Amino acid sequence: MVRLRYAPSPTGDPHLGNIRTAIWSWLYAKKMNGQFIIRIEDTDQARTIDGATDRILNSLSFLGIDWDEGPTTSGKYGPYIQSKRKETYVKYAEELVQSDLAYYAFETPSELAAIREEQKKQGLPPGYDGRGRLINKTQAKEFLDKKIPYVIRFKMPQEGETSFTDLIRGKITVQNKTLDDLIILKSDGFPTYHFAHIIDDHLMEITHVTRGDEWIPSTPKHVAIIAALGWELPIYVHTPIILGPDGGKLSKRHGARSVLDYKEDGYLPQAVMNYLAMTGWALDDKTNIISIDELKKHFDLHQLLPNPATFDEDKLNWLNGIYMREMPLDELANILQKQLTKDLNEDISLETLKKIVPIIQERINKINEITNIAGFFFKKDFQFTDLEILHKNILENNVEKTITVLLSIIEKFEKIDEKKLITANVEQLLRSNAEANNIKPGKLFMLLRIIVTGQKVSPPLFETIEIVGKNKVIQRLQTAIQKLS
RNA sequence: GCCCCCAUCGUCUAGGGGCUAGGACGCCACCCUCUCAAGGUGGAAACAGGGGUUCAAUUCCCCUUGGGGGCACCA
Repeated sequence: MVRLRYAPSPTGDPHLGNIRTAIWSWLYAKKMNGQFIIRIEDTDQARTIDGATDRILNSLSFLGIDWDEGPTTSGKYGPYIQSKRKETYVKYAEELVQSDLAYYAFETPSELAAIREEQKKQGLPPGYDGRGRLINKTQAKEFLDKKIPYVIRFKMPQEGETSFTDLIRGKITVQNKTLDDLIILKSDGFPTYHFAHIIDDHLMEITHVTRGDEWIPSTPKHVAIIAALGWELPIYVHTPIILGPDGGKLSKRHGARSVLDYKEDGYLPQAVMNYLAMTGWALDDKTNIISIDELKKHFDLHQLLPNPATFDEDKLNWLNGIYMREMPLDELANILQKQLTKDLNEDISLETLKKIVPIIQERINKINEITNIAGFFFKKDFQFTDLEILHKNILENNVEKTITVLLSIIEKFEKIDEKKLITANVEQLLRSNAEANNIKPGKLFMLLRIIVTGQKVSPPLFETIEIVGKNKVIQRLQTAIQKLS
């Protein structure tokens, strides 16, 4: 059975590239009827942020990703938080020292910095020069007894080459002489990422190591350590990064960045999942829209593309709009009600909203656009925020005539029964009014649109008038006349 | 500096030794139309360059160029 894991560090919110790897891993586990595990990699206590784990888990939940084992779940391979597994790493590190595959080293960070400085000056690649290998066991024991801080370094092979297979790139080979003796246990007793993930992935029986492709250069070191431990290599899947529109790293500069930001910005989880799953992977030559169920059926790690992709917000927006339009009216109404309540701080009638949804569904791409599109339906203290557009759109540039026409419309509206003020009647009434006054219907509609909605862009006018209702419409017409006088 | 990875329309991609190089987003035009959308129809738009291999290369190999990443007691 395949077992894949998502192993984030609790140092911040997951961003798109990072979560895409999680999505792919999860989808593949689902497809293969395998298991998906969450492991928190918090071996750097200094960088660990309070609450980050919760936010990571929330990001996953938002997308509908579940897990078989993880920090909030029990499982026979736990604990799933690395800081709770310290002794395990120490044990394996000490064993490697015992078998002479690793050694204690006593350089201080500043000494190491000096070594690198010197190498840089000489145009050499920076890296540990292996001087700790020269310290014999007795000396080492002496230092240890004196409580001199130490790290444990792994003895990298110095000759030959190391190869491994990356699932989406094939065989990758490096010369061992480019590998230096890396630290596996830090002086604070915590393991480094390089060591901890190897131990955990083995103990947790992870079959596919999925991670960002920035790890490719250090994978040969991991391979060497795994060989020293006598363990089997996992299948490596190094996923490319997602670039910002400027070709650089995706960052705050490019708008929302973390998954939670996208949630906040009104994106639907299906859309984010669809977009992310299909950037770097394609089902065939024509599929652009795909459900989560279909993804679970068809997604395959073997088809991943090796090249980095550029984030395309337009396409995400388009996809989100597709899903917004596909959503059942009631479901959409519920979601929009929450957004409006939050934005307007008013009681939003679900009944009214259900009438509005059909006429705005094709006009909305993101949940949080609803307030701009339809907020005017609910604002109690309706004002013309922009008097200028009212003045600019009066009929035939003639205030008096405009007022006369508006008064005649008020008169007609007043005579009509509220129940009869429905779309078809409103349209008929307004069209004949325009004809009677010899004005272009379009001009009249635009003026009324501004008066009723306060906006130049709005949902269809007649439906809008019906939903806003007789009294409010008349009120707004009167306000407009006042403002024009 | 050394090492590694990547390269099809602006973007996401399909394809792969012989194709009019396909789809989608975005863009443009037209249709629909009370604004804006949505929808429909059509259009412009790509195999980075140079060498090989081959009857044939965009596809395979090499180099160049360009882009990205790594070389921490961070992950």
